[in-house]
Amino acid sequence: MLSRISFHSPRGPCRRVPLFSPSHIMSAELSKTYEPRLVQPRWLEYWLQHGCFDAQVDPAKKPHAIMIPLPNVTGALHMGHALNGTCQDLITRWRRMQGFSALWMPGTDHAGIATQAVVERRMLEEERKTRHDIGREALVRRIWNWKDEYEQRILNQLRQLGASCDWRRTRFTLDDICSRAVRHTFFKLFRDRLVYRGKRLVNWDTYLQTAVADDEVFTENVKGHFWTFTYPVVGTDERLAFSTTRPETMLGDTAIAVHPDDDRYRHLHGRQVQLPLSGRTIPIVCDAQLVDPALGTGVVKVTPAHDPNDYACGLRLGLPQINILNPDGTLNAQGGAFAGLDRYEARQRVVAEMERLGHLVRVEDREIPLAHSDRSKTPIEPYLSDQWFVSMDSLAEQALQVVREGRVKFFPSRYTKTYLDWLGEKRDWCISRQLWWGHQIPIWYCSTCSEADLQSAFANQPDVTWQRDPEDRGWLICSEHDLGPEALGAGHTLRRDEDVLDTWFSSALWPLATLGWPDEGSNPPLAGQPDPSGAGHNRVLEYFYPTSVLITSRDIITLWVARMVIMGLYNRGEVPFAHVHVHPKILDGFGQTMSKSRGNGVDPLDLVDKYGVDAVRFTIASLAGESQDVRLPVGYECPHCAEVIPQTLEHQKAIPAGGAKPRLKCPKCKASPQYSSPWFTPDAGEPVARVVSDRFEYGRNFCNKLWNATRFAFMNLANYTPGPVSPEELRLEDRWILSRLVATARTVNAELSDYHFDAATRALRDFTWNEFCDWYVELVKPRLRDEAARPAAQRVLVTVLDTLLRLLSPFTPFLCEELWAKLNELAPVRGLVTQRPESGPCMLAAWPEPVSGWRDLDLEKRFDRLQELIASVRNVRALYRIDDRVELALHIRCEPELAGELRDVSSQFTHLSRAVLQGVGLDVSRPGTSAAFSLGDADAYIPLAGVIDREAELTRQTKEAEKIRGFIVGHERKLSNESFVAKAPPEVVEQVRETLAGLRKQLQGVEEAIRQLTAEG
RNA sequence: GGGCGAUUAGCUCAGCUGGUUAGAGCGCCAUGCUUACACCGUGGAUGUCGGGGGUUCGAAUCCCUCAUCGCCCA
Repeated sequence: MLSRISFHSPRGPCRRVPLFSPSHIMSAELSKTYEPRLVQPRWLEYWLQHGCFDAQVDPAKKPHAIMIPLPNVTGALHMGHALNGTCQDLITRWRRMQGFSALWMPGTDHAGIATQAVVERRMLEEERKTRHDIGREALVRRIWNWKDEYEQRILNQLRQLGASCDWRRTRFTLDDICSRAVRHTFFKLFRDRLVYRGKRLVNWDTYLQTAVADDEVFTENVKGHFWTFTYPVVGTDERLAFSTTRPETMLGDTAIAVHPDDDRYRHLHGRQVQLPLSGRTIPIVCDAQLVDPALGTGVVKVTPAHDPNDYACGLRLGLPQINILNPDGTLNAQGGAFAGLDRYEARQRVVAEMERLGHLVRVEDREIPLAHSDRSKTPIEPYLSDQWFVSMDSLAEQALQVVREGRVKFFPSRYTKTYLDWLGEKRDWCISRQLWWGHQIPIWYCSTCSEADLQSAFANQPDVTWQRDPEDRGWLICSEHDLGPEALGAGHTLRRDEDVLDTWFSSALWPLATLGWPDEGSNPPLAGQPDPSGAGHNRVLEYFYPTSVLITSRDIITLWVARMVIMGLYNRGEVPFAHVHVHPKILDGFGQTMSKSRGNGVDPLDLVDKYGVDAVRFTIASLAGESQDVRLPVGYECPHCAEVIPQTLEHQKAIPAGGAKPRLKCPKCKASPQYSSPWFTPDAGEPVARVVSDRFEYGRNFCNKLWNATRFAFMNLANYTPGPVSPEELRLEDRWILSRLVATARTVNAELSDYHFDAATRALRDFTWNEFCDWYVELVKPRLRDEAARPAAQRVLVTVLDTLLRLLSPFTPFLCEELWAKLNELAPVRGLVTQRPESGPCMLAAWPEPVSGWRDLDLEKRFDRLQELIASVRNVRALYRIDDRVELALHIRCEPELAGELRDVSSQFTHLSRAVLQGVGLDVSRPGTSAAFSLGDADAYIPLAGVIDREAELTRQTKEAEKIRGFIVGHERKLSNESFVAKAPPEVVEQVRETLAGLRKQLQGVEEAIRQLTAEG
């Protein structure tokens, strides 16, 4: 197995080294437990100062790029972001060590409506002011201040988490670079007639007075009423009864609909009804889609301007649209007598009037699903208004195609369907928002000029273009640079569209804009300074685009991922990324999505403070598999007595609302501290109950374990010398740990390639804890005390540590860096195959390439048996409560070949289970009054005269025999099943036979022990 | 209404293309401060794999169905 490796030392055999230990020095250097807070700031500063995160265009390397799913500046990051960031950092650090030029691009999103809403809400709460009180300029200034604060906070959170972003390239969606991309894209779309302006029914937020997208709306059941009214049919005595939950919309009715096949109303087809409130007459129309004859009266009032279904019906039948609302939710002139009233006030008055006129049939209480704006939490009104749209037909088609062809791949693959289904609808994208914070739409209106005026003014400006308003209200002028009101001369006034673009419009350009697109002639700036190294090209864009993978959460596959693909293809003819990895979502202890708006977000820095970054990262990685959700119950740690108070929904919701900051009640020490919350900052000087969660002890314990194993190794590196190890010097445990190391490295690579962070983490933990610490370190201890055996043991130990630290570096970078630095001091030159000096930081060390010759499955199998034997001895010891200091004797009956092997490792029995191998071979017989166990190919006995409880041993053995018999019966049943033997693969059948044989032998051993125990009695 | 996912030990979760006795961490029980680690060691207990049907020699795993929960889209 080891033949492929050269073990010849260029300098001859290593000389023996005198025995002295610098362990006192080392133990003074490495504390007994890992103390992250002493380590973290130092390495973060080191990495930043040395530009370890910076990514350069390097033709000698392959590029690897990840664009951060830009966090929005509405609030600080929570654990969901931490998970997202950890995954990206893991991949980035892994690829970087593999030799890629790895770019992780950081930045934040202005999140138009969300940020404006947060600032407005805060202003209202604290100052009782609305945006209209302070005006556009003042509001925008306030929002910028908010942005500055939270952008810093967010970027700092990421930095503290060890995110290895190229911070010089940090972008913000409203900065100049991103704005340029937005302008250019809008201009192109306009020129290509892929954006258009039109009247559409939108979700209107009357509080914020803006349209909101479908995905910014949530539905909630509220208590409401279900009224039934009648309209008189013109020219008859009949009245048509219908029901509604929104009576005020009757003012905007333009038809009343029945099902074409409904015999009850067939005679009324073509007739009219008169609206009692306004006197208008409207037609009775037939619509099979809108009307379900089985529901209610089978009659539906149609209000195209205020209901999506009615709107669709109106379009089908060519009905007029009557808008009855003002933007603030009051009724406009169409409301007649009700004009100026708020819609809810109007509703009451309309009902009263209808009742007075004798048209109210009945009213029922009912739970009504009502759409609410996610931004203002107020009910949405469907509202007809002028909006800008992106025409999705051809754009979506291309974006569908690249996914169907596999040019963009989803991990896990099931999310492909989400993407394809949504995009397949090709619904036009409403991109205008009636907000003050965002990219103002680069459109100017002029209703007085002629095309000749436009031509003469803009003929030499290729970045200005114009079209006729489809509703013929003048000219629409699009420009990449700002136009003044008098750009057309004094005779005409240009008026700029006041609306801003949907946030996702700029987000869609993120992969391009961050790399400097549309500037193809120079590299994007670095840290605000021009980067002339492109020499006439944008080499950064050319090198890193398309990017490698997008790592994100499932809820924005449609909103963001699809739109990035569309824009990437449209602007550059190339997909923005090859892979999309969708990671799980972090839910709180109640199963709710962690979100900035819900207030259940846990600040990762709280947890970092308690457990350390590496522990948080490691734990998070262990949670990131292919599943959908991860539940994270948390508590608050009382700052006075450290009692953990589980988080309740009340804690999440509590806001100061201008009053006192909320407090906890500690059940143990009765203190009432303020606590960590996304809604408020605890008062200065107050002891704060930070968020804790025992799940992170998983990572903390792991870090401590690695720390201590390494610490142990360091304490035993006295007089370490580098050099090759001859095959003869490699012991069983060396070969075993090297074999396992190779297996682990392979697993980590494979799992990371599939974005299975949990599996990669598990492999590393299992190796580190259950193999390296529990077995290898224990087995190697005696050799480290033995002068002759020490050098080889040290070299293997150092090699394993070296590789392990590299493998773990992407997961627990701070810890590994610290240990790596110490390792570089103590064993600067290392390696079993070739000896190389190491000096740089661990995070830039080469990713381990496993030596495949080290893998030895047969040896691993033999080692398994050794472990099993030792475990069995320990079991006996525990069962009889035999003190660890008491030495046991071990007799093993087995074939000579195995006997030889066992003799070779006999010292390990002594060491690991304090059992001395006294006899081994075919001629071993069971000593009297002994405990016994069987491993199939070996029966082992431990004489326990004076200790053994015959009855207890008999009970144990009888139980054991029963268990084995159960398995035997199961296997026999299988083998006696003819179809199994005939149909199952031969190797499976053979496997069952072998196992059965083993079980039978084992049973024999146990039965023999029982017989003897019985005889002894 | 359509789609996706979940339901495995007290808790939080692994279990790939079906194949011996279903695992981990925490928690629990017992025990041990043996100079790497009590953020630890050693040993132990704990599951009709949501219910029901089917396919198969064989199902936690595949199919159908029901229930409960979550999310997305209408």
